[in-house]
Amino acid sequence: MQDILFEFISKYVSLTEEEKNVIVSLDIFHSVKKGTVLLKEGQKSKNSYFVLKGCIRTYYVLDSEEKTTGFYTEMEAFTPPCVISKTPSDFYISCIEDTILTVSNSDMELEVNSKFPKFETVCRILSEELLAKQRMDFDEFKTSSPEQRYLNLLQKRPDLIQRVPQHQLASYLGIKPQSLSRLRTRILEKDKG
Amino acid sequence: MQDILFEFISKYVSLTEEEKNVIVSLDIFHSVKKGTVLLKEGQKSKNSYFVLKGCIRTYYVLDSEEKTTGFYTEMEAFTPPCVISKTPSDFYISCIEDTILTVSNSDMELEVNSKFPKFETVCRILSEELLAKQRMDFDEFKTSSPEQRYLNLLQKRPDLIQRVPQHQLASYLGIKPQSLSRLRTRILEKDKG
DNA sequence: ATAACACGTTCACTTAAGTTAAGAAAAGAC
DNA sequence: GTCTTTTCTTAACTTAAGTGAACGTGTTAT
Repeated sequence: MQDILFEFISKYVSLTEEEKNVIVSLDIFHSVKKGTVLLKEGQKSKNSYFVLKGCIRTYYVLDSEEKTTGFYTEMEAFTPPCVISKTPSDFYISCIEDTILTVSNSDMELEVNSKFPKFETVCRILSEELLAKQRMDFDEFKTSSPEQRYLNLLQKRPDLIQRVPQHQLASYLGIKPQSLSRLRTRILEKDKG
Repeated sequence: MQDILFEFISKYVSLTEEEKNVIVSLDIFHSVKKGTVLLKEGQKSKNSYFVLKGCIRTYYVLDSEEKTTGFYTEMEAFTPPCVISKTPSDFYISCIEDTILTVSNSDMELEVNSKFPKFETVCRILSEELLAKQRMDFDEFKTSSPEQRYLNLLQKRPDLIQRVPQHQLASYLGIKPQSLSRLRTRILEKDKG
C-alpha cells in the first residue's frame, strides 16, 4: 500500500531506501471508515492528505445545504487552504468510501524539508503542477455550460460518476440535483434522436 | 519601480543587496503598450510574468469568441499552465493597459534556484499560497450565482470593474455581456426599491 | 416487519441566462 | 474635426436552471 505513495513521489524525484524508511517511520498511513469527517468547518488544522485508496470529498454548508466542491481519489494529494492561511477552515472534509490515506502535518513537512532538501523541490514542483492543472479546470468550468461540464466530467473522471452520489456530483458541477437529473435525460434523448 | 518586486519578495524572504543586484542584472523589467499580445494560442513559452503596474488578461478564443478567464494587476504573478506542462498554450495573454512587468523564463529560474536555494523556498510558498487562494476562488465561483459573483467581485476587486471593459468582465464571471448589463440594472433597481 | 430517512426522478411553475437584433454612446483612426 | 469601430444597453423571445412538491426505491434503525 505504501508503494503507491512512493510510486507517486518517484514521478518527481527518486528516493533512497533510507529516505523511504524515514517516511514510513513517520507513521502517516491511516485507514478510515466511510462517513468519517476528517475536518470540520471552524476547526484549525495543519493536516495534508494523500489518498492511497478510496475517496474523500470537500464540502461547504451554506444555508444548511451541502455544497460539494472537490473529490480526491487514488493518487491525489490535498492540502486545505486553511492549513496555508492558518485560519479556521470554512469547509468540511469527509470520506465517502472506506479510505486509506496519509495524513501529514505542516510541522512535519518543515522538518522533512530541512533534512531532505529534495523534498522541498518535490513540494514546489507538485504545487506548481497542481496550480496549473487547477487553473485549467477553473477556466474550463467558467467557459462551459452545466451540460458541457457534465459531459466533460464523464470523459475525464468517469469513475466519479459511478462512485459518487448524484446530489454531490450536482453541486460539484455547480447545479441542483434536479437539474442534473433533467440534464442527463436530455443527453440520453439526444443520443437516441 | 523595481522596488515593487522586492517589496513583494520581502513578504517571503529577505534579500541581501547582492541578491537584489543579481535579480536586477537579469534584465527582466519590461514596459509594454496597451494591446500588446504577450502569448498566443498554439505558442510554446517558458515565460512567467509579474505585474508591477498595469493589467494583463488571459483569454481563450472558442467558436471565434473571446472568453476571458483572468486579470492580473499590480503585485500579481502569473505563470501560464503551458510553461509547466511544456505544451503549446491554449490561450492568449494581452495587456489591457500600458503595463510594466517582469518577464522571467523557466531556465533562468532553474539557474537562480540552484544559486540561491532560498529562492526555491519563495517559489514553493508562493505556489502553495496561490493554489490555496485559487481553490477558494474556484469554490466561491461554483457555489454562487452570476449575480452573487458580480457582487463578490465588486467587494474584492472593485478596481477591475472600473478598469476592465464589461464584455471581458462578463466572460470572467461566466456569463454573456447582455446578461451582465441586465444583472447590473436588476441590482440597481433592488437598491432603489 | 415496519417506520424513518435518504436518494433519485419527474412535473408544473418561476426565474434568470442565452440569443438575436437594434440603437445609443464612447473610443479610436484618419 | 468626421468617420469607423467598439462597447454598452435595451428589448423580445427562447432555453435552461431554480423551486417546491410528489412519488418510488432502497437503505438504516428499531
